[in-house]
This record gives sequence, C-alpha cells and structure tokens, in this order.
Amino acid sequence: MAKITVSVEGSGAVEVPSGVTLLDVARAAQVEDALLARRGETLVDLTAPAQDGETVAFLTYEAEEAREVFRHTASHLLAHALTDLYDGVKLAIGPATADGFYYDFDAAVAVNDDDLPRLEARMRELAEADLPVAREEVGKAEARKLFAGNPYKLELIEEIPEDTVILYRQGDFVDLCLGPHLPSTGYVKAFKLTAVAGAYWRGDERNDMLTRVYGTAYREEEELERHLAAIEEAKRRDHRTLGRDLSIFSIAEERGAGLVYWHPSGAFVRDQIEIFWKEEHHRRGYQLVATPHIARSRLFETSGHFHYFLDNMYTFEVDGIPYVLKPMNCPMHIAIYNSRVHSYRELPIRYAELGTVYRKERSGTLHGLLRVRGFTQDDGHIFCTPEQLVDELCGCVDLAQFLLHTFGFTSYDVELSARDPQRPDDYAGTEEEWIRAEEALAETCRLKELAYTRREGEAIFYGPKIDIQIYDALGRKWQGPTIQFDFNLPHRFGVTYVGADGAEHQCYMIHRALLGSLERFFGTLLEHYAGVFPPWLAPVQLRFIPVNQEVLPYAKDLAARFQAAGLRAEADAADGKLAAKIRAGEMAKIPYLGVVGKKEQEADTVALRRHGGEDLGTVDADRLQEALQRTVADKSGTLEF
RNA sequence: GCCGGCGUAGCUCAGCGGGCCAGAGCAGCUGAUUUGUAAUCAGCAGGUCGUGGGUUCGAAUCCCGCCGCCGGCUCCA
Repeated sequence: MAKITVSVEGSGAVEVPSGVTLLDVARAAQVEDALLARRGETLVDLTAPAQDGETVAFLTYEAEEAREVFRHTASHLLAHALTDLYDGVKLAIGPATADGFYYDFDAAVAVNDDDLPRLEARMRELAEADLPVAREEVGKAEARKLFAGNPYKLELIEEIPEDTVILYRQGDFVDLCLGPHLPSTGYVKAFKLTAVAGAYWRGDERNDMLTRVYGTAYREEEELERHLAAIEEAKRRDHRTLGRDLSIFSIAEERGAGLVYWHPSGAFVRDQIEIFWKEEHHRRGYQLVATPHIARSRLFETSGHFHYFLDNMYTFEVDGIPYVLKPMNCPMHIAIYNSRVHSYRELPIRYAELGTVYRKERSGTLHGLLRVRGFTQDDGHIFCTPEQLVDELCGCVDLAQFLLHTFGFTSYDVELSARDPQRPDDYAGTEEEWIRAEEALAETCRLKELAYTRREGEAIFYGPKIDIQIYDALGRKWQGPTIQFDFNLPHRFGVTYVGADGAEHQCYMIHRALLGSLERFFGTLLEHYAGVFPPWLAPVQLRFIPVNQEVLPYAKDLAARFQAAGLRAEADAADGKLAAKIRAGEMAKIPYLGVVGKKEQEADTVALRRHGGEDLGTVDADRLQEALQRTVADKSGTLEF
C-alpha cells in the first residue's frame, strides 16, 4: 500500500497509508484526544483525508476553537433531535455561544420547557449511537431541492457566493453548515438543554419569530456540573432577590414599571457611592453642575435627539409649549458652557453631574436595576482643545480605573470603537476630527498600557469611543465605563472657544460615564459582592450580639461607643439563642459580627466573626474600633489589626 | 413590541379531573424560655387567589381580553 508523509506540529513527521483520514494521522502521531485539525489558518474536520507532504496541527479540548466546534456539534445533535421529535420543523441557524449553543427553528407547535427532557433524551440516544458526522459538498441546485420548503436555509443558500455549498450529515439528518465538526456524535457526552426562548430570524424584529432552544455541552460530566453550579450561584446572587431580601430597593408595577424606589439601606449605600464619586471628581478638576429633569423640546431639537431619539423620550406640554423629560444631560451641560464666551486659557472645562434621566424602554426589556426607565447617570462632559485630547482621555481612564479598583473590580476588557472607513458619509464630524480622535484614543490606551480590541465600524455616528467591560467576582462581564467623542453636538450647538489667535474654534467634546448609571452599577455591585458590602459601603458595619440578655447592656454600650466614633454599629437586642442571632446577622449580610458575653464584658473585648463564618478571635474593643475606622478610611475590604 | 413560561399571605411555595381548598413553612406580633457562633417552643394575626369579563346552580381551579413578572430576541446607561 502506498504511503504518505504528514508532518504534525509538535510531534514531527509520521508516515501513514495513503487514503487515511486526519484522525488516523492523529492516532499515528499519538496525539491524544484530538478533536479538530488545523491546516495553516484553516480549521478542518478530522474526517478529512490526509494529504501527502502537508503540515497539520491537532487541536484538543484545551483549545478554544476545538471547544467551540464541540458545542457546535452539540447544536447539530439538538437539531437532529428536533427533526426526529417534531413534524414540520424548519431549522434556521444553530451556532455555538461563549458557554453553550442554541438552535433557532420554526416549529409547527409551541415548544416549551417541558419538552426539553424529551429532546435531551433523544439527543442522548443519538450521541450513544455514535453516528459518523460526514462533510459533503453539493451543487446549489441540489441543495435547494434538499431544503425545499425551508425558507431560512434557502435564504442562506442564496447568500453563499460559491457555486457549491457544504452539508454535514449524521444518520438521516442533514444540515447546511460550514463546519467543521467532530468526527462523530459520540464525542458529545455531557450536555444539558437549559432554556427555550424566542428569537427573530436574523435578529430583526420585522422577521419571523423563531423558537430558540439553548443548551450547554462539555467534555466531562464534572465540567457540566461546575457550569450548572455557577449558574445556580449567579441565581443566588441575583440583585433582584438580594434587593428584596435585604430591603435595598423595590420596583413595583403599581408605581410604574422600571422605576426604582431606594429603601433606606439602599439609599445609604448609594449615598456613600455618590459622596465618594463627588469627592473624587472635585479632586480631579471637575466642576459639578446640576440641571433640571425637564426641558423645552427645542433644546433636544437642536441637539438632534428629537429627531433620532424621539421613540425613547417622554414628551408633554407646559402652557401649550412642548416639553420633554430629559433622556440625556449633554444638551444641558452644553447650555451651561455656552452661557458665555470661553477663552482657550480656561480649557479644559470639565463638567460633571449625577444627572437623572428618563427613557422610554419597551416593557419586555426591563430588568431589575440593570434596565430601568428612570436612572441617574454619572455623567461628565469635557470641553477641550485638540492639543489637550490625550491628557484628558488619560485623565478619564485614570479616574475610571481608580473607581473600578475601589469597588473591587480588577479585571476588564477594553474596546475601541472606530468608524467604518467604507461609509464616511454616515458620520458627524470631519475627516480630520475623526482621525485625530481615533489616534488620541489609541494613544491613550498605549500610554495607560491598556490592551484593547479595535472594533472597526462599531462607533456611533457622532464619534469614536472606548468602552470598558468589567468582570465581576463570578467572572461575568458587565458594561462598565464608556468614554466617547462627540462631533455632533459641538457643531449643532456651536460649542467654541476663542483661541490665542483671537479666532473662534470648535471645541472637542468628550462625553464620559464611568459608572454608567447608578442603578445599573449598583445592581452590578450587589451581585459582585453577593450582597455583602465592604465596611465603607455597608449600611451596618458591625453588629454586637450578646450571648444572653444579661450582657445586652455591654453590647449596647459598645454600639454607642462605635457610633460615637462615626461607625455604623448596632446591638442585637432580640431574645433567643446565640445561634439564632448569628444566623440573623449572617442573613442580614453584615460584614462583621461581634459576639460578647461575660468574659468579653470583663476584659472589654469582642469575639469577632466575619460574614461567612470566619472566626477572627477575641480582639480588644478599642483596637477593633481603630481597625474598622482604618478600613473605612482606605475603603479596603478587610480588617487589619 | 415579539416568542415561551408564570402571577395564591411580606417571602418561598402547596392546592388547579370546578363544590369544607383558601393552606404550610419562614418573616411579623404576643407569651414562655436566659441561651457561647447559621433556625427554642407555643399562640395570634395576615390573602376580595394580578385584573376585567365569560361559561356554570357554583371558579384560585375552565375560556377570552388586559396588566405585570421571568427567560430570550431587539435596544441600551
């Protein structure tokens, strides 16, 4: 039999019989657990025939690309089960996602959560049958015949530029798919269908509403369990549940959907955040301003919002004159800037405001504190000269990082959204302004040593921007600070300064929201901390628990002493067993509990316990007070004695 | 707004082949208990079963409309 030679990255050359597949090559090269191969830049199936003299790399589950293919094959398993169990299913698309997969389809009958176990069971049968997954290439005409009656697949076929299309077949199931895929269905072992939802064909609400089934797939049952446990943990931390249980905030339909009522403890924490935010802005040369919640529509007509943002605005009349509830603060800040002429010597001018805005959001999009109809932006606008751009941007990034770090967010992703060079006419601002701004943003990232992803064509029409996505304690990603250029408003409002040459020049305007909105940031923070705020934010920092009523006076005395020192301490006067009071303290998520009995009273000490159960031993009451004061002053999370 | 699910005491939920089906636990209140690190015991109080209509002798339970919530889609701070 003829032999061919294939060189395998990491293992050297192997000789195999001609006509074998890459899977055979992987075995010959003793590559364990290969799922996928790569030829140059192209990912290929292991079932592809090996070619003489080629170089391939094998990818195992450790490679993200392989895991994605793994999940993609799982989605085909789902599609296969769907076509087996339901008549008249028209498959649309079914990609892998960051931690799972989904398949969109048009079903003749409604599919709901109760159907998932049946689908899952069928998938399991198909996986256990270990059906070979085969790639085929067929002409478009044949493909059209194969998918006749399925408008989605036909639409996709028409968009393929080549004359042939690729199909993947497993058993009696065939799907239009670019691949690659795993060699057989038996590779997919640990999976679970997690949800059924609706989704528009191609994400466009003018199109058909399809049914989407979500699932997740892992190599090992254990990994799947971990993933499901992480989802449970996330559920446990849901800010809506914590918000209610800890009486932090409430939102109720009878008062208006998407409108937040801050209860005392929530308002307290929010106030701490605001105090910190304001101090830091003053320190960094911002001037705080305050503007009204409503304005004549004219202001927002000038800004252009009335034209392109009207659907999101609440409008009404005052004395027959049209007014709006403000959806943004920018026109107001510009109005203040424009109240008089500014010299270049005054720049940069930095205005900031915790400005409450209202936006019409569709009812289906509202979600706890994360998506509401009335919210307070930590808004800031910087008016500066072209020369000051990089310094100002660095200042914004610095402040953003400082704020995030203080709140315990230490890892994040940075994205730079630039305009689409193909569509220069779709943007406000001049060519020169865009180039300068995009370069300034890139330069800022370089200076601040921020690794960023450049997203071409993702900029909003009025200017390029930097977005920072933060990761919380569970590794989930949230929208964080955004720093945006605006070429639209300075032009529309004529935002200028008088230069050294005596002439009028247009300002560069930077719009920045670092926390985003207090509501959304608070929701993020609540989940990040799982409801246990660090002492500087916590409404109650320390609760003294007397072992019995006999030492209650000592607990009260301690609370009074700590309160006098500016700390937020209280004594638990409730009757009952110690264990019950400890439990109450834990449930209230108070960061520190101080148990006191006769021994402690005699020595003026406290048996200290951190939330979660860690025993910090017996500490002197005065030393505890000082330690707590230090923790609050430096906003750290833990006590140091 | 659209698809699917859901809406019973402050919270978590049971009851849903229509008639002693308006219940339980927790939280609250009252009393007993005096307690050493995640729930002491007993009693009391608490709901026009989201809302409007319909079917029926009779509806939490069946049907329809509306509102809201949840998971998504879309959009976004």
